[in-house]
Amino acid sequence: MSGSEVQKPPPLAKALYRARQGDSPCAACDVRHLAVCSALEESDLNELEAILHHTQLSAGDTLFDEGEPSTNVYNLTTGCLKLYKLLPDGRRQVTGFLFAGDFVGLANRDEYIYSAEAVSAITLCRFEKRKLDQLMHDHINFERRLLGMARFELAEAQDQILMLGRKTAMERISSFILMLSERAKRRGDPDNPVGLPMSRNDIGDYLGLTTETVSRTITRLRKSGTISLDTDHKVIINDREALVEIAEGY
Amino acid sequence: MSGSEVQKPPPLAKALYRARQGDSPCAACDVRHLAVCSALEESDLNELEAILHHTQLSAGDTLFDEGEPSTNVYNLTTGCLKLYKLLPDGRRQVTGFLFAGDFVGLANRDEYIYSAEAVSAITLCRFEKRKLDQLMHDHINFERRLLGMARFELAEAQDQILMLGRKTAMERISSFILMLSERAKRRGDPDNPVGLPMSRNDIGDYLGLTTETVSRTITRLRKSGTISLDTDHKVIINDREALVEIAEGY
DNA sequence: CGATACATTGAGGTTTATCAATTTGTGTGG
DNA sequence: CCACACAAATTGATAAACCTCAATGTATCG
Repeated sequence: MSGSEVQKPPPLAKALYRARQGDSPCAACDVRHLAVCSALEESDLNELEAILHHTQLSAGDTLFDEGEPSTNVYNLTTGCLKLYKLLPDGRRQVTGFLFAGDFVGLANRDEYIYSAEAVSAITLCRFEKRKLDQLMHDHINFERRLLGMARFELAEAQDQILMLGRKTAMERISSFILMLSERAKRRGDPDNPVGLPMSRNDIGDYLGLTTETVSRTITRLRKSGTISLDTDHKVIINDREALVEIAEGY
Repeated sequence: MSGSEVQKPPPLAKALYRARQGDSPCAACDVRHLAVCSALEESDLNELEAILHHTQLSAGDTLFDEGEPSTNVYNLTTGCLKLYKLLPDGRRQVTGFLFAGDFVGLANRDEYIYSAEAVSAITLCRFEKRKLDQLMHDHINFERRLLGMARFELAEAQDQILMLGRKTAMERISSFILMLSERAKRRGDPDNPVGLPMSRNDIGDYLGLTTETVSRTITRLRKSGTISLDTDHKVIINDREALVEIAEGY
């Protein structure tokens, strides 16, 4: 369907860019155009910075657990974070994977309604909800931006529901690879060798399948030539058209 | 878990209430406290009324189809509406059932991302999106209300995703009955003999099951005494505790 | 380089889907 | 109000997709 690869600026350019920006870390943020922060004018960024704390976690670390009071919201700036819910007997449903630029907390009420765990090493901006609410109050664009994000996520949720309710294992895996590819592109990462930072088990818990079914299905896609594996966590899409057809149920 | 039954005002009281309200239909609207309209002051209601059109549909009528330009949004005031998406081979996923007070269109982009069809006879308030956006611009509370609704729906979508990804047929049916009961209560309808206006087929397409599995599962719940059927479309919950335990996966 | 977690592959079982028949419910016209 | 026709729901028998349990292979990280 596409094929053009938008590359992230290489480290050197990035450093120069940052250096040029003066003393506001937010102004130099790589993902500002993707994040909630894009709703604010350059001149209002200091207000945001005043209430923001940078945080980092290693792969496997827990950010918060379902049921905890949701005092903070976050904006992911690097890495991959997974959100999940558990049933009492241990069955797990991963409800989403988040990447750079994604906002964590829109769906949460007074308590977190899911747990969040780092898939890879991650960095995030943490905001106290209380303070952010206050700031939001004075910046209508910020609220508009959040409404826009919520509506977007709602539309994505519909697709996930269709997938879980009616798609076969083959269709789910194909949809998943394409989704990751499209999201990578959207945030300026390469969209063809597409990274799958999460484990097969995590993929299964996201797609409502077992690890084994995920593995077998990827093998089938590989043997058919539609995709190749560079490593277990890097997929080469050989025939995007075919993948789209499978994903959409033709 | 609960049991108290909040009854709708009977028709006579309703008529008197309406008569008392003067010349603003919105001010007398039964579901105003549930709908988006609750975001507006009494004094601003005329603005809303100026851009609103009342509509009604019979059971089975289509409100809009996936892919159409989404020029309107709606607020459902009576009856039940279903939203669904189709795969090319005809597999269908019902992504939601809407009742009085529910808003249609939050998730939609420039084109409707799902089709909408009346389950029962329905009445709705139609708004031209363009005009509503304009009005919204002047009424920050309206936007806040929409953001609140979107966040609420996002949280509900998480539960639906958990259900479709990880719950058994038995757990899905139990969750579904409880959800309908809770929503009925929330809008002031009886929460115990709980109405199921939709067909078994629709339920199946919502829960990612077939008609037959829905039917068999309801039969099992009936034979175990947990529920009874008044008619096919009215369920009596005999043991709510048990139903909750099943629904939550114990 | 070895230990450990992760991924793949295989054999067999379970749940739910599919196909088919029957019963029940609903709405319409006589 | 009843009889009929049609749609919806139920029930049964069989099949398929995916899960479970188990073994083997392969990255990854001290």
